Amino acid sequence: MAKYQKIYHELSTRIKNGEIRSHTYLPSENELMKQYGVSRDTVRKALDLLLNYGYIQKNKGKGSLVLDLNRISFPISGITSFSEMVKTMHGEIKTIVHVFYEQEADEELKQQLHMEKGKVYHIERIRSIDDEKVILDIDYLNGEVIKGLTLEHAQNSLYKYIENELGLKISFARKEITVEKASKEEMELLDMAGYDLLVCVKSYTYLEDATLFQYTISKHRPDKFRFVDFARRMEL
Amino acid sequence: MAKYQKIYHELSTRIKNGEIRSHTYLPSENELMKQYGVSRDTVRKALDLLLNYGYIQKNKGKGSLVLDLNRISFPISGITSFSEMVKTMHGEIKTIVHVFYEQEADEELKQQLHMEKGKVYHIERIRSIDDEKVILDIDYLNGEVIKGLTLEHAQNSLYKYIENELGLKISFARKEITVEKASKEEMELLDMAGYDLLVCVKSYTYLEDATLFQYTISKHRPDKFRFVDFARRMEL
DNA sequence: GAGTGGTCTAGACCACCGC
DNA sequence: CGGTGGTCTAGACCACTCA
Repeated sequence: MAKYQKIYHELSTRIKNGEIRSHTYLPSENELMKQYGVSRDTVRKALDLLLNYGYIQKNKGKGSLVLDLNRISFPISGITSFSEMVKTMHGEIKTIVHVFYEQEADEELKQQLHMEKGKVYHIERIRSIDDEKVILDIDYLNGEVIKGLTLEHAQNSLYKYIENELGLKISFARKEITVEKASKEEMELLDMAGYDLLVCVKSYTYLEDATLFQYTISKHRPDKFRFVDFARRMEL
Repeated sequence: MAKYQKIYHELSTRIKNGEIRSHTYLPSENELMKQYGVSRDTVRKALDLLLNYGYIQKNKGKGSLVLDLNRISFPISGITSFSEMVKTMHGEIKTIVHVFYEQEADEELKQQLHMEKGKVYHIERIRSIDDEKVILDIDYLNGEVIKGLTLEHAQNSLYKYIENELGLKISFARKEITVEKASKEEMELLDMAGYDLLVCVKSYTYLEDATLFQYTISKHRPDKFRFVDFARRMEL
C-alpha cells in the first residue's frame, strides 16, 4: 500500500473509533509531514481521500475540520451489492438462488451488456431478512469476461469470486434508482406485506479496464429500502 | 479559476460535446503538459477531476480512456435541489409556496439543525410538472445563518439567494432515500394518481465552514422519482 | 525498451484566517 | 504577522503495457 493510503487508513480509522473527535481540527499539513516523515504532497493526498469520503472539511487559513459521522449513519457511499449492504444491517440473512443458467445473449442483453455476441449468465436470487423475502436480485453477467461461474458462487458472493478467484478488479458503477409496480410473479416470489411497488436499483458495473461485465436489477420491498449518500457540491 | 480547473473544464466540455469521442484515449499526461504548457501535477489534477466525475478511466501503461456518458443519462451526481433536477427534465414546472413562516426552533428542529436556540424558517412547496402536483418539498433553514428570507425567494430558488445574494458557499450534503406511506394531508395536497407511497429524500446541507444550515425532506410521487449515481469502488 | 500512469520529494508563491 | 490550506513547478523512481 502506498504511503498516502496508509496515512488515510490510519486517520480514517482513528476518526471512526472516536479517537480523533469530530468538531476538532486535524494537525496541520505541516505538522502531519513531520509526524509521518513524508512530503506535503503525500499528506495532501491522504487528506484528499478523507475529504472525498466525507471525513473532513478543509478551510483555508484554519485547518481540516473533522466532521460528525454519526449525524447520518454509515456507510457514506451507496450500496454496491447485497453482501455489502447487509454488513450495515441487523437480522438473519438468507439467499435463495431462484434462477441460474447460461444463455446466448439476445438482442436486449447484447445492448445492455454492450457485447457483440456470446454467453451470458442469468442469475436471480431472493434475499430474505429474518425469514421475510424482501429483495429480488436479477443479474446478467458477460460470460466472455466472467468464466466458470457456478451455483455455489451465486449462493455466496459473486464479487468475491470475481475479485479473489478470477483476480479481476471492479472499478466503478453507474446506478439508477426508480420505483416500479411489482409484477404478478414478483408479488408471488416475495413477501410483499401489502405493498404493490418495488424500489428498483439498476446498476452497470465495470472492471478496471472499463469493460462492462454486469447488469443488475435489484428490487427491494419499499419499507426495506434505504440509500445513503454523501455529495460535495459539483464545481463548474 | 486555477489552471487545472480550466483544463478540466475544457476537456469535460469537449467530451460532452462529442468532440473527444468515448472509447478513445486522451493524449498522455506528457502530451497534455506540452499542449497546455503546465507541469505534470497540474495535468494530473485536471485528470483527477475527470476521473471523479466519471468522464474517464485511467489504466496503467495505457492511458486515460474516455467513458461513454450516454450509457445512462446525466447528471452523474445525485439530486441536490429541485431547480437542478428540473434542468434535466422536460415539461412545464410550477412552484406553489404552501407554507412559509419563521418560528422558534422546537426540540426536534434544534436537534435536526444542530442548533442551541433561535429562529427557523419553515417552508413547504408543492412542485408541479405539467400541472400535476407530484412533489412536496419541506425545508427547515437555520434562521441565524440564513437571514432575510422572503416568500419571493421561496418562490424562486433558495440556493440562488443563499449563494448569490448572501454570498455563502454550499459545500456538501448528506442524503438519505427511503419510501414511506403518504399521510392523509399529503394525499390531498398532491395528485397521487392512485399511489399511496412517497419517495422521501432527506438531506442535510452544509456550508463551507461545515455549519449545517438546512434540513430538507423532498417527497416524490413514486413514478416521478429517479436518482442517478456514479460511484467508484471504495478502497480499503 | 519506450511510453504510460502511480507515487514521492523539495521548494516556491499565493490567499485566507486569527491575533 | 505567522500559520493555514491552495496551487504550481521540476525532477525522480516505480510498475505496468505493448510491440
